[in-house]
Amino acid sequence: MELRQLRTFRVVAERLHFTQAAEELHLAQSSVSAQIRLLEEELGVALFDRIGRRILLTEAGETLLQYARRMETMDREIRHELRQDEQIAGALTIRIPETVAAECIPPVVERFHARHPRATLSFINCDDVRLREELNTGRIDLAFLLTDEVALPNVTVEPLRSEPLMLVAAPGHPLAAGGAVTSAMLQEATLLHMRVD
Amino acid sequence: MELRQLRTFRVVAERLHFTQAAEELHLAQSSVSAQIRLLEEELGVALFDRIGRRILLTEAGETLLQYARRMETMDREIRHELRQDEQIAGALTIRIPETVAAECIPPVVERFHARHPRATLSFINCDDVRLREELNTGRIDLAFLLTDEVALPNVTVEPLRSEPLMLVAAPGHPLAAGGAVTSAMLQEATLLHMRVD
DNA sequence: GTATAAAATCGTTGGAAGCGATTGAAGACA
DNA sequence: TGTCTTCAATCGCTTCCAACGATTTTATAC
Repeated sequence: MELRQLRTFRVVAERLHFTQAAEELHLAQSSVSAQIRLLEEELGVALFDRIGRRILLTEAGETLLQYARRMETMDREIRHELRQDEQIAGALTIRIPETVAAECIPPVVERFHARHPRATLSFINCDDVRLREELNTGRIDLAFLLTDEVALPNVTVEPLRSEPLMLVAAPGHPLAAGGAVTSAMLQEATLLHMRVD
Repeated sequence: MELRQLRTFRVVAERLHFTQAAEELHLAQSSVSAQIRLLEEELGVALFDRIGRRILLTEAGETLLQYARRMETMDREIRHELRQDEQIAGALTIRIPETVAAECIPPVVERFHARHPRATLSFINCDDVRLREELNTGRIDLAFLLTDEVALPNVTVEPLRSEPLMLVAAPGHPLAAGGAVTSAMLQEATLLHMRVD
């Protein structure tokens, strides 16, 4: 006895018509007959009374129909429940510079939540230098950094993309006068910039 | 997904060992692997975590195990319940001459009851001539007759066997004197005999 | 008696399920 | 560190079963 046979039996039992059942199941009528015959042989019981060219459920058929429906319901339940199990669930804690977060995070969060509704994301500003310890202890799961390069043992680092570094000054500022800006000139200026640990 | 696959999965899940499960199921280990792989592909979910050469149930696997057990239980229930359904149940009412009943019925009833415990038999003495009406109205289901022949419309009649007709007399009776007995002699005698309608 | 409808049956074929052998990977242990 | 053992995955092969189309059988309608 297999679920395939029970499904076929259920359709035949509901329609009381082999040919129509075969159409609904996209099978040949002979295949439906064969499945029912094997089922009856295995269970050692007639499931249908063949009255002329009409068929009727036997008492055993009625009993089996109840079970067949329960089996099919359970089959659907399994698939539904497993679909929840396969959903990614849990919490991710992520360090990310606020300036990057402000620009990139909202659309990413939206798509992530749409795909994994049972997972939650937490963001923390990236002002802590003890990244490796935080990653290894599990306090954070992931970090985005604005930096040249990072080499940390036991931490996987992957460059995502490059960003141009721009010098921006007020119109009246001496550095805005035009001409090349040397690193010596920058040393004397007051700079507003991201700290890179 | 078929019951065969669920049974295989259940055994693997309980033993957490493909090779041992294959032995229990009388299958080759490769067949067990194939069944589990197909099940995982169809459900779109990993059922086991392969940690080195150990296997563990995933969350989805735990869920499926519950269902697999319920399915197998239901399978057993079906077969058990159908075994009751296939038993012949009901009541048979039978007319039979008392003399025949006394000789033949006890062993027949014993065997019949052993084979069909849920069916009951009732016997009525065969002194009613309205057999056909009784059969057609369902008052009786079956009748045994001691007679030459019966021709009743809508009633199936089947000869079972022939019985010799014996003349028995007391030792001092005139008919016991010896010599041939003619029908004329019988007409004058007082006979104790079964009435044949 | 003829036509029609429906299930049963038969012979054929493609695909799936099982098998044995091999590979690959991970522990166990010297 | 290297070897051995264990176990699941994989591969190629074979067998068998399930589906199919065609035909037969049976019963009902006309």
